[in-house]
Order: sequence, then structure tokens, then C-alpha cells
Amino acid sequence: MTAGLRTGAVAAAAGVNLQTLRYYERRGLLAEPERTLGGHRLYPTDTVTVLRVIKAAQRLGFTLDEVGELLEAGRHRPGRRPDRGLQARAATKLAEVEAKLTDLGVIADTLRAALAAGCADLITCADSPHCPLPFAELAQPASSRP
Amino acid sequence: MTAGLRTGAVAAAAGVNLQTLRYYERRGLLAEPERTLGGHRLYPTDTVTVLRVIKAAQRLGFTLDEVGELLEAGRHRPGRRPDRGLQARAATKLAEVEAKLTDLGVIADTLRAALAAGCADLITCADSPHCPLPFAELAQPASSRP
DNA sequence: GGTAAACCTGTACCCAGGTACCGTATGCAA
DNA sequence: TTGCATACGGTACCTGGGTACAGGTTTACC
Repeated sequence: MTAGLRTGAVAAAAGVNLQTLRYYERRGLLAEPERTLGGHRLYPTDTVTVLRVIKAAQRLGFTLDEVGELLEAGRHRPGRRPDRGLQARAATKLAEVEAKLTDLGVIADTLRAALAAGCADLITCADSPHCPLPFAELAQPASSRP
Repeated sequence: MTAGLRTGAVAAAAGVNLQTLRYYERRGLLAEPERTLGGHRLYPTDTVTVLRVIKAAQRLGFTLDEVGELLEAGRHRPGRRPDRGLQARAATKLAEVEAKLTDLGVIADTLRAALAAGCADLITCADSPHCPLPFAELAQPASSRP
């Protein structure tokens, strides 16, 4: 019987812009809430939790589309369908994150090599055999989605 | 006394779209080349090297604006001005990359924990004390520029 | 000297994830 | 009942790094 939260209250509690609420609603991440007679949104109190979940999942590397699918998957048969659930998606995402870690590791090593070699100018380096910067090979990342 | 390369030849040799050449010219990364009488661009042959350098620097994590500054810094007093040279900027960039590595490491650990704990549904997890997903703390990355 | 390929400029559009602005309408308290 | 905060919908804009298209020249080859 609680009246529900207004957009400002939800946005403040979750630490997001209130435009972001409407944006998430358009994207299908937030269900369309009740309205007052005048048309103002009235959110259920657990909306703040949903927003925190969204933010956490984003932090873990999921796009908003993927977050939407995760929420959807959880909504109507929690735990079933092992290929499309949180476990499978988390495993996939972990592999992506690990690929990115490897790639960034190469980048860091390369920067360290450039520092150690005392490279001073990119164009000069590109012509010098002493420069450790791999101008040709550096072109593409470990997994082809940077 | 070489006549110079046309856009198509440069783009093909460097492996970029020819629209990208004009884009880089607008961004100030490529100097405005000579023109034929009819207005077609004629690039010096080392333009291909410049493009490879740009791509390599991007791969190392520099934005196009930063690449532009690096090229500029190298152009008119190579090696001088120790605070703004390649060395200083590479050191800064290395610190950024290392911060991102740390951050991604936390992400990967969190995903592994979620897998190990068998989390099946985000919303359920958010209410469960057994879930390892840190919905509150996960909000901001290690260094505040994700 | 004809024709096709390459090239020109300018503008619009793409991705993701929002954010801002505008003019109007509602909610709530004094 | 008046006044102000808040919210509404719609649309435009932002970042970064390009890409695409339209409509019109120029160049190159036969």
C-alpha cells in the first residue's frame, strides 16, 4: 500500500540522473511504472535495487543490452535454461575480460620497453632499429574486438 | 622529386579507409598535402609511416588528441622539453594502463566468484547474503576515469 | 576524345551511454 | 489560490573514432 517513489527520489537514492531513469525505461531495463492521475511516475521501492544491480552488472563489463537480457532471463524462469543464464553469460564475459587483460598487459609491457629504451620521438623511433615500439605488429589486438 | 602518392594508394598501403585520411587531416594529425592542378591530394611517401605511427600510438592507449600532441612535440624540438615529451607521456599512460589492469583484475575476480558461488539470477542475488557480487561497492572503478 | 575509375567537398550517420534543454503540466504547502 | 519545485514528453546534443552517401570534378587509359 505504499504510494511509490517519484523519479527524483529514485534517482537520488540510486545515484543516477533522472533522465537516466527514462532512458532505461525506453531501453526496456526498467518496467513502465504506475502513474499518478496527472501522469507522474510512481516507482515500486525495489526499483532502487534494480538500478544498483544494473550499475553493478555494467561495472562487470556487461552492456546495457546484455544487462537487459540478464534481467529478463532472471524474471521468467530463474535458474532454468543453463545456456542462457547468468552462469553461462558470466563465463563468456570472464573470457572477454581475460582477453582484455592479456591485451592490456602487452600494451603495458610495450610502454615499459619504450620508457626503458628512452624513446623520445615517435617519428624518429619508427625509422630506428633500436626502438622497441612494434609499429607494424601492434596493429590488431589479441581478440579482434577492442 | 617523386610525384607523391594519391589518397587511394596511401590508404591502401596503411590499411585505413580513405575517409580516415581526410578525417586525420581535419584533426590536424596529417599535414595538408600538396595538390594536383585539379585539386587531388599528393602525399609525401613518408605519410604511410606517419599513419603506422598513429595506429601504433592508438594501440598503446593514446587518444587521437594525444597522438596529435605527440607528433607535434616531436616535430619542433625533438627530445627537448622533458615534461611534455614522449617519455613523460608514456610514463603517464603506463600508469593509466596499470590502473585499468588493476581494475579489470578486480572485475575478473568478481566474475570468478560469481561463477564459483553459482549465482543464477541478479535480482535474487542482490537480496541474498551468500552472493559474492558487491552491488554497493562495485559502483566506482579504481581510478575514477573508466 | 570517350569513358570509367578515382577523387573532390560537404553533410549526415554510426556505436554506447547517457545528458541537456524546452515549453508545458502537475503536486504540494502556505 | 497562489507560487514554486518537480515532472512531463520530445528532441537535440555530447564523447571518440571513424564511415557512408550524394552529386560533381579530374585523371588515366585506350
